[in-house]
Amino acid sequence: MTINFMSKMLIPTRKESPSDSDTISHSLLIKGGYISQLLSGVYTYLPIGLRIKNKIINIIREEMNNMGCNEILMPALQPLEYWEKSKRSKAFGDIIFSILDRKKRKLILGPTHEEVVTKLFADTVNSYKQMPIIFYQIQTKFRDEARPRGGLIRVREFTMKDAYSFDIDDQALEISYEKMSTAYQKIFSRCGVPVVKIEADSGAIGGKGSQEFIYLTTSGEDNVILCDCGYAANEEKATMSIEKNKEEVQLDKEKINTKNITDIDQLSIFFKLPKNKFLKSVFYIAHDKEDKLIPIVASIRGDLEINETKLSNFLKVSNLRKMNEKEIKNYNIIAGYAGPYQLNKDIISIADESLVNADNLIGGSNELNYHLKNVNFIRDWEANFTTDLALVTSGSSCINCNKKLNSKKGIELGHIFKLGKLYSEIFNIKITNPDPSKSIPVMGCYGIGIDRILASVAENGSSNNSLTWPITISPFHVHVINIGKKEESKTMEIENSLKKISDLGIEILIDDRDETVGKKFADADLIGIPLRILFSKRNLDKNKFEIVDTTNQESSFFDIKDFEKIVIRLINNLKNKYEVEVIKN
RNA sequence: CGGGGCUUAGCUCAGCUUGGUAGAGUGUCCGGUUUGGGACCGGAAGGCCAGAGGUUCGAAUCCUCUAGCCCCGACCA
Repeated sequence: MTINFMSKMLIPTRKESPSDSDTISHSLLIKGGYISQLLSGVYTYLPIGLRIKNKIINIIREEMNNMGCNEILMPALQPLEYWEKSKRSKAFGDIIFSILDRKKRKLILGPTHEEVVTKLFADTVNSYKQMPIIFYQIQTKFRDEARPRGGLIRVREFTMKDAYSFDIDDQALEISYEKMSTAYQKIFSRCGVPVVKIEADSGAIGGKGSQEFIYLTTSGEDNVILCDCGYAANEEKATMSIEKNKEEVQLDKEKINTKNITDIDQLSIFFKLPKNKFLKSVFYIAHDKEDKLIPIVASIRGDLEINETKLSNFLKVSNLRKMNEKEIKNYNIIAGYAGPYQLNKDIISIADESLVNADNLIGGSNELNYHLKNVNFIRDWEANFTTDLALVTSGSSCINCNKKLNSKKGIELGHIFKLGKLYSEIFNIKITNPDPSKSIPVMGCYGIGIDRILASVAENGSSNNSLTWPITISPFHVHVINIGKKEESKTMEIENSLKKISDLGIEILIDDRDETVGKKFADADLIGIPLRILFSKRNLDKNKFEIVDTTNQESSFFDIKDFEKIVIRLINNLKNKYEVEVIKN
């Protein structure tokens, strides 16, 4: 192992935060000289950033290999045809970077690899004897995100570990899925980042069930719904228990003049009634698979909001948006006074379950300046479909235990999916069974964002001007700082000791620069190595050295003759904190 | 894709309202003094004021367009 000298390394630390950073990890990664921005959402890794990234990759690789996964490397370049075949070119849309080769063939820079891996499987595996099999790769992905943000939190070019399992049936998939889930817990523990595992929406990837591993932080962009009882779900997916309105005797409808009163808040004040006594209607346009526009009215009790992810999943469309003013006019909808009845017949009506048995609600009359009192579902109107469309928010009641739910922000670090036969059917892959029949393999896919782990760990162990990396992914194990002028007589002795521990595999960064001690400490705070070894005249004169554990700021003094023993012991102590401590939830 | 903001020295910013070809701090380089928390003294280099067009005798400054970057929202494995 070589000893690394700061005077020779590119670690461009800065005193001031970059003007264009809002999240603490972004600011610290720039200030500490870990990364450098090239384009919006595209970063260069500088030496210490790259060292951390490589350590995260090594941990992931070890855990994948321990599970018997096969590491492969698929190309970033893919033919667009595959994506047309799986009908995902539309679902992903503008997020795909596409290019033409010299023969004008359409290629894309892969945002993910389900299509390619399915084709690979078809070409290379054909018997049940070869199953189960899991492929994985650590590779650069490209996604032209509409809005990159937060430094490494949302980028357009990033490194991902993606794995794909192929099993003989659903039962076998369960086993692969659970094994992968356990491996993920180990990976996050070893990287020193706390995660919660939550129920998730599977989005454009498709499939029958998925979970995410989330690091909770206000810098995150996913909304996570959590309960003390252990219930945890992505806001997109979360369900809640809704208190039903009391059943009432259904009264006759009545038209009330409500001039200039158009939203639930105002209506609630006007009628002096709680919001759950109103009927809310929201109008959308969905694009179906052939890109035809479908008008939708979604209705829900007035105290609740529509979860648009649930709505678009129910409709099986990837493109859902609110109706614009022009479309509202075209369908003769009277904004502010609309109800989900007596509308243009093209409009598909979907009602939330909260409306079932909610009697005598106040809803729009579809006539300007009037609302209707005592509107009753079934008696007065029916929807084409009734389903759960409600958005869960902080304060909603838990579906399991009825306690109040919390909503928190988080960063999605990993996502695991049960894909089922989705892609194996599209690409028509079959494997031979023990008997003469053939089966369609069942797939799972599993992703981890490596850059996001790095950003999350930076968020986790940070203050305004300092970072502390877990020893397992720290760019070096120890940071050696000389204070004051070198004492010629002792220098040789120290260098010999450093060389010895370095030969044992300990990674050492020495601040050999001719800088003042303040500058050296400030830089060390940003570089974040958890063990700091200090040599100074006043200690050397007593044949002592000082070692600081920056995870708790504890400083201790030891005899130089014990140097190797002490350093190794402290490193091992720190390592033990992170090794294989699987979080259960 | 909608809304907002920004773009002047390597970095963080001032100057723009009221037009007269550019400033600070920090960093860098040189010399010296310092050395347990970004220290001090002296000297130096460093800018096509994002780009294009316009108004003007004259534009960093006023007007128009374009681009880039950031934030909020929409979208999103």
